[in-house]
Amino acid sequence: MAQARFAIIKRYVKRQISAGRWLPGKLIPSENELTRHYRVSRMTVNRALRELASEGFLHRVQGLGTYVAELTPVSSLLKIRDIHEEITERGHRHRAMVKFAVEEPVTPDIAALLEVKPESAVFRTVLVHYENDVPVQLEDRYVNPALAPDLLKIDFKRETPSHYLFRVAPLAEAEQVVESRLPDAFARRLLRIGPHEPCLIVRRRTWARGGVAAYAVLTHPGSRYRLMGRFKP
Amino acid sequence: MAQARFAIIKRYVKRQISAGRWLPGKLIPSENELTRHYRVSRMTVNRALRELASEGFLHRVQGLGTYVAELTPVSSLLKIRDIHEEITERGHRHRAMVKFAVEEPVTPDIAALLEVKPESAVFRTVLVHYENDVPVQLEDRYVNPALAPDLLKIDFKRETPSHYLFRVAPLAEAEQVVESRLPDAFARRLLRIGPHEPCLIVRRRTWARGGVAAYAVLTHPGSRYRLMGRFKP
DNA sequence: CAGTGGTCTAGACCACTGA
DNA sequence: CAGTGGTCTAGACCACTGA
Repeated sequence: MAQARFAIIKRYVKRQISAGRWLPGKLIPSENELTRHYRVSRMTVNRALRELASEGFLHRVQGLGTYVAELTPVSSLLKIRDIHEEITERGHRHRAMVKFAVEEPVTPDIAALLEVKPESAVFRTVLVHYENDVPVQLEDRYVNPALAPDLLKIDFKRETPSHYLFRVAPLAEAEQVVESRLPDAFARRLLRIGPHEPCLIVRRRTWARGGVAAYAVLTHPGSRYRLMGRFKP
Repeated sequence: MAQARFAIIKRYVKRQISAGRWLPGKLIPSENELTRHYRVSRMTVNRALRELASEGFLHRVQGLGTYVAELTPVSSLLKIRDIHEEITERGHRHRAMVKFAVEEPVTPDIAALLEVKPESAVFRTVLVHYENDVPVQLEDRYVNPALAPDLLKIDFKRETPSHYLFRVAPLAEAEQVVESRLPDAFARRLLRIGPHEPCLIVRRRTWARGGVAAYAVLTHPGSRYRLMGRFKP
């Protein structure tokens, strides 16, 4: 079997969504229309759409039709995932906007968190991550230069800081604190949200090669991001 | 439609697995056997088994047959803590206010989450937990009566529902989703917070003895609670 | 009412496995 | 070879929605 017909239809639908041609909430062609267009039986179209619905891409209502699902991203509480992977795995487009990528003198708070000397310099990167052009994460990251000396040479539009760190300083341990807060003016502007939109904030410290590699503050609009984990005690 | 036929077959297979009658690695009856036994068409059996395979319960090999999936170990990274312990461990006073503790007819959403029949009754407990007399958690919990029949006999001022469940139905697995939302009027009143105070909401399903034991929605004022985890990848 | 998705049937052809 | 699962067809009946 070269390619199953239901798989071809699934790929077509996912492509429309990830390319942004079909936006969340859009009513997509009915089973009958797709049946005619692809010259297959309705069961084949039905399987394609049913699977996409169970995978979270579509939302179906009997009597009404099939809609592109609203963004309800789910991330993992347990694993540290690269946001680029996470988004592309959902079949969506990821894009990063680099706000800063600089070397700067460390503040006392950050020096304590990174366990570096108070008079040293650290790398700081501030990026906004977009899912299908909707901002979903503001990443404010401080990196210990000793563990990733070439960080600022990276083109963050092509590789996220997190992915680069995975590569050069394999993760040994992580600690994260999750909380719910209103956004400050800076986050509001970059995430394009209102002053009363609650945000899910993850503060994460990561260890590599015996030292603290990075401290990141990740701010997500509450309506566009949630964390999920499944585990055994 | 009372119950779709493919759903009846799925439930039957899941029950064999969760009851331990079919162990991991076991070859289960073929599509043809199930077709004859349930007097349905092969497509219907196929859908049931295909969905169970995509949900991770089964493993199928063309030409050989369908097997019960091996247990995929999930590393224990996040713990589920009893809030009473958590608060007293910080040296603070814990107190619980019981708002409801009733048996009520299940809604379709909750029936699906607890995997019980749509017409059954479930236990529901709504409590507010206080840390030094400040409300820190609104707990809205639905419990499968089959797994904790005596739940409503407990005095929740002396033992939290969560602690009781640990005791009578040892936790096998858990799944949680964490998000940030504004509170509804009910939560606002019980937690004594304003309409713009973001809340950290944890939705948790727990499994015990092969079934879903409980579904809990835990709402915390963002300013009074946060989640923390430390783990290795 | 016409149109939607939800489900099911009774066949069919196929690739694959092990005997 | 007989038996397995993978896929597909061309119908069917149904519950549901909005006009």
